[in-house]
Amino acid sequence: MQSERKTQILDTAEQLFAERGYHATSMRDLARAVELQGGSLYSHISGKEELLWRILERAADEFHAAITPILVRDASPAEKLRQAVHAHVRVIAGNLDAATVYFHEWRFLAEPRRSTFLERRNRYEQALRGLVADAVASGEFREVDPKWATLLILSAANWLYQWYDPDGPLSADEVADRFIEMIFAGLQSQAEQVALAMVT
Amino acid sequence: MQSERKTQILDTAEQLFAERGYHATSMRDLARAVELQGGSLYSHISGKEELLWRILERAADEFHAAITPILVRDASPAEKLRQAVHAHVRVIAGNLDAATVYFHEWRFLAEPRRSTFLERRNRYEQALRGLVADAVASGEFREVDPKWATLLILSAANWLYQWYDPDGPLSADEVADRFIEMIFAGLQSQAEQVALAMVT
DNA sequence: CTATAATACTAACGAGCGTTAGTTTGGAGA
DNA sequence: TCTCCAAACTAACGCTCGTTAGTATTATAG
Repeated sequence: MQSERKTQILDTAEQLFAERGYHATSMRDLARAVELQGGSLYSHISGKEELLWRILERAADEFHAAITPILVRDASPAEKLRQAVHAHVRVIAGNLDAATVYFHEWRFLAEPRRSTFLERRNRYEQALRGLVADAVASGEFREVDPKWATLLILSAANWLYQWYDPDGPLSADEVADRFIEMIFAGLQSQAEQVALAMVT
Repeated sequence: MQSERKTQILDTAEQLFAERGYHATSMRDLARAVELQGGSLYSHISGKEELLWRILERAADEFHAAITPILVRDASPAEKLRQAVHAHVRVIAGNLDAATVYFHEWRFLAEPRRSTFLERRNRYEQALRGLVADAVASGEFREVDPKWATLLILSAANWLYQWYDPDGPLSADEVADRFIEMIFAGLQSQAEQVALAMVT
């Protein structure tokens, strides 16, 4: 179980790291934001890097939890991919600060945590690539290299954290829909496009 | 005219800022890398932020110079867009360190430089959006919102700096080709796709 | 050769950094 | 009521930060 104070510190650190970056945020900045004296933070955490690590773990957990149930779902590969990308985008848009740290600040982890993080990130991306490969194999997608197609999808999706405004007119779901629509149009096979066109 | 030493300092700073980040790079780190004493840097520059600013200006110049001649070229909107995106990707892949700083570290500029930078960046993106809008108007692209389509294109392209390896098997041009092919497939109108299919 | 100016060096400044040791506080359980 | 322990405080540690002042070195032009 995690104390309330510790959660508050973690949340605040996440916000500050996202806003100013890890190295530009001092422990005293953080302490001020949670109304503590600098030294008091160390009653709750072991050091600055633990904060970064925990934030990254939390974020990785979110991504993992979002797509795992989809992977085993009973649906066509392309449909599962669509749902997974949707979930991925929703995690980013719903946890902008966490996503910013996840994409920006992980490189300030010292070894061995840095490697651990990267391996986990890689496994996650492999899962998505598997779905893309399946969609190609099933004929729903045209003959693209799954590696490249996955990179394209993730590139477009991950950039979200740079511009998405939660207070803007579009919800995370709507943003996800638009992106998926545009990307998938380029990846779907001709036959699939005709089939979809007939439904509409 | 710029002295050789100053160029060397700028190049090295670019590399270090890209590698470790602006705040995690000290002036003494930089001095060591160019084999000077810390204080000696100040014979050439006014301060740390000037380095960041000059690096960003240089990068912005590269992007600008790459697409400007294309904008006034005599070709169809979609073709001009294709060339512009190609050029954009080539700038990123050919100046990975500069691109990394350009996308990552600009936020550490103090005002008013920060605003100046963002305005310039915005103007650049508007130019690309204009091409997208033209491509829609000409019927080459299907009826997508230029704002979103441009965001998609830039998202996919800009993510390059996170993963592209200049020593890998693919040249910048090849990478650009693959991405453009996948993205444009999703944006082109049905008629355009048929026309292209007939050529092949 | 000499004057000049650019370049680099040394040493230090005040400030802030992450972290720690030791102490005080305050509330919960015996 | 007393004990105990977590939580917060104060003060300081050693270090690094960006930057500057003052001085020495070097190359160049007259």
